[in-house]
Amino acid sequence: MMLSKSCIYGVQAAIYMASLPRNEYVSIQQIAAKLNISFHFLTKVLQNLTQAGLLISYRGPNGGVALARPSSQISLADVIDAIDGSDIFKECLLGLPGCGVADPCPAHENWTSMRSRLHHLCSTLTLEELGKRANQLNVRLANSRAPINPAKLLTEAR
Amino acid sequence: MMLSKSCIYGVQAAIYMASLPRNEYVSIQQIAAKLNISFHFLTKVLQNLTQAGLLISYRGPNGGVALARPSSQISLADVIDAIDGSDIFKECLLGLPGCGVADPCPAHENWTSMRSRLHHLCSTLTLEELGKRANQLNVRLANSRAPINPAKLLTEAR
DNA sequence: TTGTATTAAGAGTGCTTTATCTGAAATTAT
DNA sequence: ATAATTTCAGATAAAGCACTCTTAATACAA
Ligand code: SF4
Ligand code: SF4
Repeated sequence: MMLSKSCIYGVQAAIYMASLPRNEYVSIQQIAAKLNISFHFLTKVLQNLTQAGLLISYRGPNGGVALARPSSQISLADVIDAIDGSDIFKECLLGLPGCGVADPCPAHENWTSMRSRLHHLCSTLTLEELGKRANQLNVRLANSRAPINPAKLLTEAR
Repeated sequence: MMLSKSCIYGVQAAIYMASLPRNEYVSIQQIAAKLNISFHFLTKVLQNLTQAGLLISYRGPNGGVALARPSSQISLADVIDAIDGSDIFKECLLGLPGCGVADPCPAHENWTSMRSRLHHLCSTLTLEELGKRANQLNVRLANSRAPINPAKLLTEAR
């Protein structure tokens, strides 16, 4: 898998928060329930994001986490970076240490061009945009199936 | 890491074999020594490749493994597929199961275009080409530094 | 002040991957 | 035959990752 499980959960949670109408504190418990993720595990993942300054947190009743900046100013790459690190964008296809132009391996050219494209994509994809799309119909965010749509259920039942 | 360690070793070994002047049996021990990989582990990895029909093997003295087809007819994707499976080319960025157009998640469009580009790259990159490039100077293949070049050593010693 | 809700921090468990090791089977050379 | 060389197959050990659980710290509300 490209991204670690932790990272995937973090991205999902970030998108979920960005998809909400207003940016206010949401309890991790609620996010975990919505996304079908273990609460304890998600807690640990989101701690990374708050420590990276992407989220702000507030303890106590009515507390939770919220985006530290407007969703238009947080990129997908920011979130990935905070959890998995930026290795994906720097790393070699063949996983060799010390990749560089000075000492390349055979696939270097092809891979670096690919890699920079990926980096550009993730850097320009903002949570705002992802959140918007998540709000559209038929768009899935969590691991489990989306909440059942009764109408769809009827047509598919047969 | 994008590819598993096993897969990286397999790719390295495949490129090494393709870089040889003629396609004849090479002992795994020799490959492992060249690439600085544990012999026993590489053995297990290459077994996958022979079982997938990419290599042919021969036991006994002067035996070893060799490319089953001309290097121009084996793609990087073939090797990856045989060891890690084709998940990388099918898998979602967010690692959700059952990815498809019918039930996409927010990053779908961006990611699938990226992914197909990757697939195309790996499918068209042949071992022949990789082997050729590996034969050029200053091109690294193994994990460790390349075999020491005495001349270079002198200039760098100081 | 007391109780409750919430994140923070970190220890602990189980599973998957990575790596090592041992013995067996096949093939050649002497 | 016998010995040497090599892949094949499977058991075992070590390491890393994903996940769980427990306890503490913080803030609000009654
Ligand atoms: S091909 Fe390029 S990115 Fe890959 S290991 Fe070689 S130098 Fe690094
Ligand atoms: S974005 Fe596309 S590839 Fe990724 S999980 Fe969603 S449907 Fe699958």
